[in-house]
Amino acid sequence: MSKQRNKSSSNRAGAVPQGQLAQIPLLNILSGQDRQRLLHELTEARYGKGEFIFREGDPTEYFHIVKEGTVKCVKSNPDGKECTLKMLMPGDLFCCDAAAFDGARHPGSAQPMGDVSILRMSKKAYFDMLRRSPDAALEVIKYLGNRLNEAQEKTKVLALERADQRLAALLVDLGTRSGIKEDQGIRLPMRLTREDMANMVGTTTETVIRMMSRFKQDALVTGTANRLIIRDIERLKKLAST
Amino acid sequence: MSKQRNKSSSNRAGAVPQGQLAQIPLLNILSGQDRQRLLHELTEARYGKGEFIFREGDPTEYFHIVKEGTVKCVKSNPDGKECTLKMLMPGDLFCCDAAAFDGARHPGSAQPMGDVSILRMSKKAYFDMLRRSPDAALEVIKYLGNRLNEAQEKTKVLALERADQRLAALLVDLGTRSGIKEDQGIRLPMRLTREDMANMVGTTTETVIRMMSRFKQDALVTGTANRLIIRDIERLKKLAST
DNA sequence: TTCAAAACATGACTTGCGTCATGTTTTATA
DNA sequence: TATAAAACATGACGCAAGTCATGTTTTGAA
Repeated sequence: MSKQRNKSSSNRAGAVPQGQLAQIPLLNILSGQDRQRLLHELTEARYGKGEFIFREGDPTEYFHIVKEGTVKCVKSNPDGKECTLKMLMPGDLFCCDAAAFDGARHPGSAQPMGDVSILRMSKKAYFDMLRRSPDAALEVIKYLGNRLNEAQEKTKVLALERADQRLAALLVDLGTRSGIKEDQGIRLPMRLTREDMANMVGTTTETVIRMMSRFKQDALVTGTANRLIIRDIERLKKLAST
Repeated sequence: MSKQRNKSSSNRAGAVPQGQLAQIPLLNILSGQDRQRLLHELTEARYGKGEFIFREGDPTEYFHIVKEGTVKCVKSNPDGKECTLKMLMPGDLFCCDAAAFDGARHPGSAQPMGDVSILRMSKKAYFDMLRRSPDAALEVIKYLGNRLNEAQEKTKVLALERADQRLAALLVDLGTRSGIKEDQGIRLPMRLTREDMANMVGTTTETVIRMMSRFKQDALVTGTANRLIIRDIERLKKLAST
């Protein structure tokens, strides 16, 4: 529940420079003319800390792909408490879902964690692509299926595990998905405060602070938001699934 | 965590009788030859209480559609506690997701709530359909998108709301999605014990019993598993979103 | 380098809900 | 319709985690 500036001025959309799109599965599926057409429809937009890519309730205009950086998907309840549903990494798709169909609105917000670069295309171009290319449609189905499984796994953990186990599971997940190996352990590449973590595991900031203190004592982790290091991922795994 | 029999003998698969498939969107999308081919690939299977349609960890062989009855999707954690992720109703698809891709296994179990009828087709036939028909693929994308949104809404509620609010939200959801209007209120069409509800809202049976007792005192609901009636859905809605 | 704002930390107290125990009512099936 | 098994109910108690309060450290921008 931190205050959010909204300087939406700094982001600029423009044509996508060719090349260096190698790590995005959906784009590699297509070839020849289909690929060219797709690239032609994509534009790039950049966002910085404190901005919103879109807000809960906004009309859905684009289909998005994360190119660089990390984006968090957030929902909040009537009394302003927030819950972070997912950290999107490069290659991740968003708004490929039903919100993009009919005249629906975004069911949640998307906020960058630091500087990010987003590729996007109009809904119309997106649907055209899906209609024209079964490969692209299958890729999206596969992607959505994985997201659904992830979401359900998260539901299970939230429903059945204690807060310390959920926090351990989060650290393991982030560590394995995006951690950078260093000599002291695995470093998380994005800034991540205790409050961020609390929103991700469905608990309060104070509780996360206490638990991280304990984890630090037990030599499982070290550091704070700007430099968070996982020192013993194996023991965290055990803690998560006990 | 109730004991489960496993008399898998009673279910029989066979050709699907034509007609009376009107209420299944995916089937109505197709026409002519595509539709005929699809119907030819579908078989029907029936299951009863206490059976499993499939279990967590089983290999994925089929794509499924609920034809009649209600199916629950369940996951459990290492110490045997269960969590119900979703109640599937007629027209719902399952295993359209990534589990069906590559050699993955089912991430959760599917159990009938009473007698159900399931349509299913082989993974191969399913993929063939998606490749051949962009309409079918788009329908599946739309369906998966909706499921993902639902799952994330559920995550939010689980993370941010109290147990009584989550229970109220469940009753509202089931009531509006599948309730039958009667003179005393809205009746839920499936047998639903306090334990079932507890597994759906991430709490214990005792807690649900207590809360349902309170709800009954407050004239919000009445009845037990076999005949559960929502008497004041508006006040339940208010309670859920406060 | 300064200095205000975030972020982190820790204690005290409260509470929602889990756990365990025991009893009653309802439901299925022989 | 008998009767065992589910399902429902209620109380007592404990604890994980929320809340509030106060203080320290770190961070980032001027």
